[in-house]
Amino acid sequence: MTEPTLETISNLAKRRGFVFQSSEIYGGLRSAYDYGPLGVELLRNVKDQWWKAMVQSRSDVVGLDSAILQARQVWQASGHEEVFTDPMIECRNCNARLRLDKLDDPNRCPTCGVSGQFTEPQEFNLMFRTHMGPVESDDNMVYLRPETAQGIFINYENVRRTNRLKLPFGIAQVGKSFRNEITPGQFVFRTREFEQMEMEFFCRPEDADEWFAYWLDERMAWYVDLGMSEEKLRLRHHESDELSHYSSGTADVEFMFPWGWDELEGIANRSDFDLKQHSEHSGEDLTYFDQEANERFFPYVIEPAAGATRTTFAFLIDAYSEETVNDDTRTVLKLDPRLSPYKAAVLPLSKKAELIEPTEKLAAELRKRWMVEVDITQSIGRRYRRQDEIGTPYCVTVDFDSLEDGAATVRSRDTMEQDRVSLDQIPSYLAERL
RNA sequence: GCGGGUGUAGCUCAAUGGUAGAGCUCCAGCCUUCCAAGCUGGCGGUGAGGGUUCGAUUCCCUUCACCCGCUCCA
Repeated sequence: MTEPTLETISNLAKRRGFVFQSSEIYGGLRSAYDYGPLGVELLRNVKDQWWKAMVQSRSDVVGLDSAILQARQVWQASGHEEVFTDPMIECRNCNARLRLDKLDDPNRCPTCGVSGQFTEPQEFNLMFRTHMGPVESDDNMVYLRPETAQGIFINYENVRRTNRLKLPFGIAQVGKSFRNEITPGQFVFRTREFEQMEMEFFCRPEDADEWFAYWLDERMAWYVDLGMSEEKLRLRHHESDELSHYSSGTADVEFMFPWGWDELEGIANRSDFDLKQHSEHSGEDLTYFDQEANERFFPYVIEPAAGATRTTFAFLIDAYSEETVNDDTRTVLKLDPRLSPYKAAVLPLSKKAELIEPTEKLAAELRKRWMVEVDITQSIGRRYRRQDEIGTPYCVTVDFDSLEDGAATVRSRDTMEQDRVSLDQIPSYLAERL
């Protein structure tokens, strides 16, 4: 099949209630999106799967949820206050947007070669600012966090001590971050408010390279396990000249988006940069004491940092497919059932009251375990297609025979095949397959 | 932010300086209805603000948003 365009996906997302433009009734707010009933389920499922894989199913990683608002010193220590501020200029001749500090000749445009056409430099700090308390002054200015990672570093010692953790161990966190991007875009891919899934894995410095390689494999496997096409995934290692200020090695997990390869997740070796910085700035000793070796040192940190919102978007794109059956095109979201917003839909063949009652009864039973939708409007074929389009893996159809034989038809999204299953067996039938 | 493109119903698309239409979707009704069937009816729109005009969706200005590029990186 042909790959879906960005427009195809954003149309589906909007039409079916996955994602809406923020503040739409007021004309929209740039770069902000709201997740509708289906989108919020999909996003949650992605985050839940990450949390399960990274925290709950492991003995060496614990979770954390730190505040979005943090002391300004955190961002001074981390380098964000300084490094996230870039002097930007523009060439009036060719409209190239450039970083002044990266130019060889501060007067000549490297894009078009024309000199003396630069605008005045403007400072861009990518962190959002607000004020704590009733008075707006420089004293109470705070930033909205531009990454969740620092919340982990500043709690490193708290978490380690209270949970008696020994190296190597990780601390994971899922949450919102904010960056005042100069250019947001590509639908929900780059937004100024976004959600991250980050884990900081602390280890002995000499083991860092090994753990870095381990987490690259581990993270790639996570996407594949959840059904993402391997040919649309790749790992790209950064050259030394494009490393972040904190990183001594970074690789990106990239996905083939409609506009090309782009990043889903960055896996970085942050070395001991962050703990050292916070030790210096806070005066707290954040070194690790190894009882056996009787030595004290700063752990190294391997960080798999994924974008929750863009990963969700990638799963949506990857799942999208169109199949032509009998001259009719069927749109199917082939999501892994673990990610599907609804696990099943219960559909009465007709709107007649005699069918509604057993339908609702069955749906209530299934809702004890899964997200289940009941749809009673329009023909059964149309309803199957609706569920296909939102990725519901199974539809259960209650018909007039059900009243006699106590069974219903279970129809599979991917194969369109049907099984007749007795009503009391349906939960276990679905459980086996979901 | 700058340059280019775009903006008519939920979606796809018509039309016009003089009452804005259609198809699909959606909703209600009929139909023992298993892969977008049919019939009847219904909801619903010129992104927002201002100007020119007797009259603006159409012309002009401003603004908002989206897409592409510069930039950035979860």
